[in-house]
Amino acid sequence: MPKTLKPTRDAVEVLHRRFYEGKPARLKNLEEARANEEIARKIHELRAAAALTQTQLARLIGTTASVICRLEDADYEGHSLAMLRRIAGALNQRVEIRFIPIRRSA
Amino acid sequence: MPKTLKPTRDAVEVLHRRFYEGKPARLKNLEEARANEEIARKIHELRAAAALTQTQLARLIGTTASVICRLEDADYEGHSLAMLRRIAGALNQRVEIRFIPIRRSA
DNA sequence: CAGTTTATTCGCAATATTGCGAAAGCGCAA
DNA sequence: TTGCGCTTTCGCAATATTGCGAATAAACTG
Repeated sequence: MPKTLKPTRDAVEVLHRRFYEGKPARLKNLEEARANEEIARKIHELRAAAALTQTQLARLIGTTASVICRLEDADYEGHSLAMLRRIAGALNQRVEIRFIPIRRSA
Repeated sequence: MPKTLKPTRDAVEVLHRRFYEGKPARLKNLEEARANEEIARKIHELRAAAALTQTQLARLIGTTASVICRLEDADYEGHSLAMLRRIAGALNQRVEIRFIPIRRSA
């Protein structure tokens, strides 16, 4: 195989292996854990700011208190956009999503 | 029933009916449609900026091209936080989520 | 202390999202 | 035209999230 033929695919796979194997994978897990924790905290803060109980917020979005409690659990990993929007909507907020570049340590 | 007993629950339900019935409900759908469209566009832009094909990006996050295509479809309504993070991670980005107050028209 | 409200945890059914291949459409260059 | 790469669409199985009640814990009130 000539070394200049279709380098893109190989490069992509090399990038893939670099990113998902080794340290970055572990860092990624930590980042996600922090992100989930932050979402849980934001939901709790939003609800507290609105002076609502879990049961009341649950009614607003058509679910039950146990669901709200789960969302506010820092260890919960199942946050969905749909649920965040329901909560935001009930509390007169909107969910903004942004992709922000990560600077890799040189 | 005395009119001052447990007003909170009723108030919450009134708020609920006001918000989810009538105009706001329709507005909410429009807002969601726009939001989904925006997410689809962002994913496409991010992938284009990285000069990757759908198949290449799919490999990066361990899925197939048809899945990426679905995510970039403006009419797709199933966007999940998990998937956004996978894409962001593969492209050296992080997903930021913010709740932003909506000012209701007076 | 008892009584009340709120919050948490668990299990399982219902719903939603993802995974994946196959087929077809599209654009472009030979 | 054909071939090739890229994209789009479809259907269904696999996985993930949600819904919900019940039981318990925790916090607060009288």
